Amino acid sequence: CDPEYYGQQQSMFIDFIEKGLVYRKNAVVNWDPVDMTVLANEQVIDGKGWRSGAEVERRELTQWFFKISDFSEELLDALDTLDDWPAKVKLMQANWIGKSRGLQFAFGLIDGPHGTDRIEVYTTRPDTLMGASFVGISPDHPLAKTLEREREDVADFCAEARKGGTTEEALEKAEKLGFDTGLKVRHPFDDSWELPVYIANFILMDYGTGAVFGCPAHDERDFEFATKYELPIIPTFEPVEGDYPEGAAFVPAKTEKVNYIKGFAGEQVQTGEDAVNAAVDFCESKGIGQGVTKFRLRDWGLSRQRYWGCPIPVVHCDSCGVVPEKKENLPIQLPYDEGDKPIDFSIPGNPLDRHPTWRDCTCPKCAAPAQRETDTMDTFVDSSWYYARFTAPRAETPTDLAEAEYWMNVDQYIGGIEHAILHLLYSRFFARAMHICGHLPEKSKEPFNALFTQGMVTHAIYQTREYYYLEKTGETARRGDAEATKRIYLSSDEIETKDDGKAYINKPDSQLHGFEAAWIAKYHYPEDVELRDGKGFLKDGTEVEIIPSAKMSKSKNNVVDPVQIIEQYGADTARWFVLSDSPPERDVEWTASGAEAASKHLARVYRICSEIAASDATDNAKEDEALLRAMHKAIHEVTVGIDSFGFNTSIAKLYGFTNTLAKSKAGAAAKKQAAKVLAQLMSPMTPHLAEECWQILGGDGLISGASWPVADEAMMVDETVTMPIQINGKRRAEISVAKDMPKEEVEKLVLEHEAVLKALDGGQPKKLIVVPGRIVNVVV
RNA sequence: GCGGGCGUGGUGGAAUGGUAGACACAGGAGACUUAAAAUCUCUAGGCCGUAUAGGCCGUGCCGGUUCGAGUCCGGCCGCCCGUACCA
Repeated sequence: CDPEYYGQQQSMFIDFIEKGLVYRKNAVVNWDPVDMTVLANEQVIDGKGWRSGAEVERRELTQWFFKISDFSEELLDALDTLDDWPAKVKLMQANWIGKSRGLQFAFGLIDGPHGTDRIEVYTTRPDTLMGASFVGISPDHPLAKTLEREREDVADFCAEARKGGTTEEALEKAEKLGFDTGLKVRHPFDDSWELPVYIANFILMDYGTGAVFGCPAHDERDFEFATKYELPIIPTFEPVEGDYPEGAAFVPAKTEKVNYIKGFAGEQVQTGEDAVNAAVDFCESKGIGQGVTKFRLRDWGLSRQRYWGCPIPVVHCDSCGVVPEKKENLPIQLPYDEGDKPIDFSIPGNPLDRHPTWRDCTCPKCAAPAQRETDTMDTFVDSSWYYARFTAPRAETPTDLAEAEYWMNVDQYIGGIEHAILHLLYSRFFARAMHICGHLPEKSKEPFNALFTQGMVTHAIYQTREYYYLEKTGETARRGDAEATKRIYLSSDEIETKDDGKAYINKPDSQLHGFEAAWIAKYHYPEDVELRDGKGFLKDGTEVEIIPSAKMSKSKNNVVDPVQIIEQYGADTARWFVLSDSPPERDVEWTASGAEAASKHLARVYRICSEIAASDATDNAKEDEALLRAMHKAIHEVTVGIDSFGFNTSIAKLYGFTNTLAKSKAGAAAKKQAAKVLAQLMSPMTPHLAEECWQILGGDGLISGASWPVADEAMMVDETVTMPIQINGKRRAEISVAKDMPKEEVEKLVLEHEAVLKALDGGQPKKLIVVPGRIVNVVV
């Protein structure tokens, strides 16, 4: 909430308005009637969305949106330039942007209300048009809304369909509900072919045209729907080989060739891809529709009805409408507690909305009394450009172009995989938008040159439950009642947990009897929980539920800090231990066991270095060479590990090299050289210990200033190699040979080997595979 | 539901299609010590076996490709992340 940062963000927001990068529109949101807030992450129970014990509702609000969809194509294409990004992240983003080619066309509507004579649909499978069996429209489709106003049965259905969440997950998992409007459309290929029009809860108004045609034979969801409502299932193609699947939709990959039994364009046998293209061409030539490219990516809704966020710097004026604030009036700051008027978060709703004075202002255009926008920005906005602000944190403008030109781009960005889509896509959009407004150079349109996705650190969650129900507002009160806004907390003795795992209110004389009780979790800090026999207890003896492994989250109170290790063993041990434990891209369950052993190892390194520093052992040519060979191998392996974020394997190699050094009988000079290299290789992980060792070993200056050791290729090549001998793919013996021994000689040696002779039993091998320097496989 | 990922000993994990379990943790045995701490040495996937002889099994499950599969392909199961308002 730094006013300076928010001021610059607000200034950019005004730039964005000017460039058409942000706009206002109505949007359907999830409304939590208890907290009176918009929330998407509701719990899904019985296919409906629930939050705070109340069923969420859909509401339409006017909200601000960033025009990220204008950049769909560019954001998709530019993924190919991100060579140092993980392939999985690029794939996830590409799927999220969701480019599709399809056909947009209209079905003629028979006797539509108020002269509506067509329903525009979009399909990615126009090749299955001959398998159409119904037309489905979204409950938010204009036609549905028209019918809703006039017909009670439609209104009831739409109200039911709009219950539950608006999240993708909730919509997809919800039971597929349909309502036959009684209206009919004509098939574009055949005027006498009529199809029913359904309103269906799984069709999104936001994607395509909000209307689809259903082809149950080749779509799982349509199949389910058609089966439920007894609609025809008409196959349009079948497998080239094998049988048509029974009791299911036939949905082969688009790249697979199938036999079209109701084809109308292209070959009889062709891939789905070719058929789609042929169908689009055919329909265009007949004037039935147009081939169009669509994207799944939706505009980014940034409005939040919360206090903690960057205020959206616009003013609502009765005569001028929505007017951006003047830049000289920025930053628009949040109101703070004033004596007896604290900001009250205990009341549901947005504190800015009910603040007595904060909204009052004058119109920047006509100076008449006006009101501030009370929505604040999504905090994703804050995190979408901080890296750019870091290049000039005190600049009077959002960035200083010369500084940005010098410092950008981010060479190596590190973040959790959970940010693979939203944060990283928003940032990529934001950098482009900033470039358009002159705040970033051209080269920074892709702000992160390389990306590494860390795993998450997980830790058990300790929770107890608090139960509550909603206050009754009448005899028929039920959960989710719009007027029920106050919680009644119930103690655990009023609650009965039944076999179904749910809790019920146990009040025999109450009208609440038998109602399912909702509970909310109360989370406890790990330091407040004592573990005994795998169970957790609070100080007062209350047992807590343990959720074994979950992403660390401030709101779940399961964030732990390595501070205890640092206090007990020091920062070097903490770093060494954490890095050695597991590869950074993998999730890890946080545990401190093993920190003590790490500390002992570091003490051992110090001891070894001290002994070597004090040693005057004479040279021993053979031992010296062996040690130096091990040293060069260690340099190579540790360096490769560090360069590829494989710190755990680098540390494993360092353990091995330390053991070699400790056991070596080499002379003092060679050992000192090896020990100094050991210190250098350890210095990224244990900088303090490394400096100390470097100093006692007589290193020049600081180790951090010394140049990184370089492995000598010649010293890494062994004269002899051990090759395993496999017989039929199973290891049976091994031979030691000179590294450059010709294949023929190896074969000869292998065939003379005792184990091979035994396996051959006087016969000849069927096959003999020699991979030089690696392995031999004898097939008998 | 959809998109992406992961699954290897008691544990964390290692392994360009080429000796599965490197390196550690926890464990077991031993040395030093009056004792303890510290340190050092040895041991260890499972099963059969007196064996540091030999053999069989083994990387979630089923199948395939290959001389050879933890790794590649197909189908399942389980877990994790995301699913647009947690950020």
